[in-house]
Amino acid sequence: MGERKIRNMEEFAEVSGISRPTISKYFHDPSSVRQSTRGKIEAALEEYSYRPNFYAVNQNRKLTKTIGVVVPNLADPFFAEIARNIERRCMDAGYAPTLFGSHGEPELEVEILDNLRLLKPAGVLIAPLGRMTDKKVLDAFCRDVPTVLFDSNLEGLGDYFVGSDNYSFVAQTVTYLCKSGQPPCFFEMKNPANPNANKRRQAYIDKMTELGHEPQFVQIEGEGWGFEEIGRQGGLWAIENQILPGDTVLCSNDRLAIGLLSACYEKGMRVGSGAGCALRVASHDDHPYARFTCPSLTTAAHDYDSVSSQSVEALMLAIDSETRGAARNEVLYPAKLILRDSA
Amino acid sequence: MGERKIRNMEEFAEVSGISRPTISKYFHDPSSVRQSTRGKIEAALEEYSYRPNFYAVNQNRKLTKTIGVVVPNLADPFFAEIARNIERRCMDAGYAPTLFGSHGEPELEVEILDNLRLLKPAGVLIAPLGRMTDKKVLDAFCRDVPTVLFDSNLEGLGDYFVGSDNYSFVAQTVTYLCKSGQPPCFFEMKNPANPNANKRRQAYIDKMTELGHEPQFVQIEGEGWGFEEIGRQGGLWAIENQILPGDTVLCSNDRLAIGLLSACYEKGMRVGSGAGCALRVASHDDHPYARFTCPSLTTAAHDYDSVSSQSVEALMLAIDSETRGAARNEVLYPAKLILRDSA
DNA sequence: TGTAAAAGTTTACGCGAGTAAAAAATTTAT
DNA sequence: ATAAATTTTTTACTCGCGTAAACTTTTACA
Repeated sequence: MGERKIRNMEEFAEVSGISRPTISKYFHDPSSVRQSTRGKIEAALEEYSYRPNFYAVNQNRKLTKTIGVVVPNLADPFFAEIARNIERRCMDAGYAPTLFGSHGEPELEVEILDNLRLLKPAGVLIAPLGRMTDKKVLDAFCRDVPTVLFDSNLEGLGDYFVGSDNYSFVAQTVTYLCKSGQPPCFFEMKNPANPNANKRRQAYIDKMTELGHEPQFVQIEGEGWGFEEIGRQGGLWAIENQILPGDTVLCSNDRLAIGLLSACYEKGMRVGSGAGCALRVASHDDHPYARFTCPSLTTAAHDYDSVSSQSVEALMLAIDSETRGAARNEVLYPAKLILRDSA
Repeated sequence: MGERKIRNMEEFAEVSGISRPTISKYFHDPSSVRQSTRGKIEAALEEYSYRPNFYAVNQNRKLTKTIGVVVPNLADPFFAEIARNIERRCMDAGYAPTLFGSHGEPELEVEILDNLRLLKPAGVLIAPLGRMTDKKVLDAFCRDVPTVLFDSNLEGLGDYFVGSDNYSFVAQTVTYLCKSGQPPCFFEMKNPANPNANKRRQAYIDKMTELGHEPQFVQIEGEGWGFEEIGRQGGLWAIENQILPGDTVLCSNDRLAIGLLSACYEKGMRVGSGAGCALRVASHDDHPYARFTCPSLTTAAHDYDSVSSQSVEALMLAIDSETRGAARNEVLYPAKLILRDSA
């Protein structure tokens, strides 16, 4: 059995005794052919193990079952994690996800979109680079292809935005920190590439004001995506120059916090809320490594599950909808405060 | 200018005033057409911005410029980092890399190889899952496509293996630890999925014996790719039950060490080589986060640059070679000991 | 200026499929 | 059993491009 190697649908049609158009129909939707026919095809399928050429199919079908997934940085475990989650959900929904990472480079992001067009995807899920994103290109893309933005909200682009409610993130951490000790200063990059960072800054100001405290910032230098190193250098600088205004620091995101914690350790500053601790540190994102920092990091967690499932569901709606572009929907998920040892 | 939208090579041939076969030739190799012709094409190119359909090209060309890159786990910063490095080098060599991650799942790895065949890649760089890899499938693939294995060495598979010399890794860390203090015990998973782990264990035994010490193991439970959590649980267990034989621990890899360090911190065990430290910890890989652990991790670093550049170069050789399959070459790079604060 | 070599054009077919229309076969209903 | 409805087969065209063969034009060199 299975002697002959099947090279294309034509050959498979021969060995299964069914005509090629019917085979084609079967692969499009197995239930669209008669039971007896389906039986024959599936019998032959077991014997010869043929699969239609994915790329040839895409070339001709008007609507494919491909879904593009684009994230700004695959080396960031946060995105790797959420991308994997989304991939799985797409597969469960009967689609074939293809993953791309733009490595923090705007030109690459544009090229990915170009290539994605060729795949004629049913839809695309993209977490844009943010400030660096070529908005004109992305906008043009979104007009042509059903697109859901996640993580980074670029105003007006895409059919949906699904992400986390930055206000909820910051409100929870700030409230907790203020209740349990000194109000926090805000530790962040001077020129963040990600729009979430700006929203978190504003949320911090609002919440602090609301609680009757004066917002205070520690803004550190640094460009690019090496947030841990930036946080570490900024932390060393802040400690050496005694910039930190109080004993409590709220980092804009966990990767900066990871760097800050390593700086604290190196400088012999004990972090935590217990006796003998010099500093409390909290942050946002619940990065996969946040539980392994020393001390483990108190942070506001994304609702990974909801964001990924809702992103995919929103994309399905965008795909099915005929009236694309009518209105743009935003779905925001609140954070869940994760209390660990750092604050 | 650029009013009309170019849909295919036919249309671009019209607007540029050159025949389609010549256009095709141009995109295959711009220097293969006459200067004056090239000028016309490139003039039209600026005005209309056309690019051949990547997938349609692959369907027809016998030898494409595509290179497949497959890693076991994109969520692991180590692989994300090396994959990015390799991608860049491929692009510099004039190829178009496509990245896949098998998420630690053997079935997915097989599917990736299937899909990769359809792309008719000039060659493939793969870091296999290891023990879980379907070797028959991979072997069959390697026969059909020039393939370089990296990171995990599966004996006999592929045209080349480029990786790190596990013996060098372990020899350096063991030697250093023995010279500077107590000989280390070896902290590892009981059933590692990665072949490097087994080689490191053997190298540990050999080196310890050579130095006149008795090898001692701390083997922890755990399955899958969540090494940090496995290391953490194993660490807690070892500390609580006082399993650790001495004051020095050598971890099989950095991700386990990250978990172990977090366990030590939680248990109040001070790690480092200075006074007042209860434990020394060292490891292997120089994971991107190793410098941010508390304390920063002493480890044996891969020669990332050499491994990635040599992998790509080896692939170029395999692609150019007509006598594939004749002999299999292995290239191993020694480690570089990185002394930090943990030991 | 003549002529051979080099480059470009035409024509035609192939890749691995989707899909539409008409004809033929099978199933179901009466 | 016959008509009607459903499926399948045949045939033919499409997608976006590679490529080979035969032919025509341009370039290069004597």
